[in-house]
Amino acid sequence: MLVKQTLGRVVKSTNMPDLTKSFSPEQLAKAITAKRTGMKLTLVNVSAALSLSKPTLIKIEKGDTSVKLVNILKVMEYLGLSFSIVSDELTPNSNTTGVSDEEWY
Amino acid sequence: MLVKQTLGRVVKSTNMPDLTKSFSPEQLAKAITAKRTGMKLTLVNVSAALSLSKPTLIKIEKGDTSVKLVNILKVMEYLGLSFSIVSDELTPNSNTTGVSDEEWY
DNA sequence: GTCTAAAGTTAATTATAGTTTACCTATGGC
DNA sequence: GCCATAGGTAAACTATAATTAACTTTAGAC
Repeated sequence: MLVKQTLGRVVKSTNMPDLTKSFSPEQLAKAITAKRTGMKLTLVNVSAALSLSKPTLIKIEKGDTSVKLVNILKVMEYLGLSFSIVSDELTPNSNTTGVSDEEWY
Repeated sequence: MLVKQTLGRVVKSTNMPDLTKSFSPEQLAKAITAKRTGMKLTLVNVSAALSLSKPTLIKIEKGDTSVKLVNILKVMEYLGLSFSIVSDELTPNSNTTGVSDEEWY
């Protein structure tokens, strides 16, 4: 997708995926790429900032799941992305007491 | 935490963490353990079902982030847990057109 | 107390993620 | 056309995650 910018220069859209859709590694990869490019950062920028190699960053942005969680989390935190955990089925228990009612899952 | 059950037997609570709190590896670990125990599954059950070794499962349930994403996702899917991706700052763009407005981040 | 089952640890080995360096495309500006 | 920059790939090497097997510990049932 092409988008017109301030000075008439044409660049690719950041193309952020729809984050309301259910999670997939591809969605995560797209969100990371979209955030990074939206912030005008290059792979080398991020690589240097996080001491992570470029090939690893590319694996992450390609949706390769054979990457250590810690490396994905580093990139996400740097870009201002985060996870939230969602438990299927009923009432995940907000757990103010520290105790679960059992069978909530 | 101790909880009284149907027949007066006392067991540990599943102790599901508060999923509305911001993500952390520890929260994920606790959610996985809570879900697994809530479903009355042992580590060996899960290990056998997913062809994943017990030491790896224990690392996951201890919040060790030096684990491959794919292995964490396997466990989560098996237990009925998932991620959603959260982008900080304004209006993550639901992107019905496939095009982002730029500067949404 | 014994017995059992599950959680957790340890050590040795294997598999593979990650790094480094170099190279190869695009693509845009000149 | 050339040049610079960013994305992407490949090969060799290093670091370390994952597996296997055996063992220890814990906790409940009896």
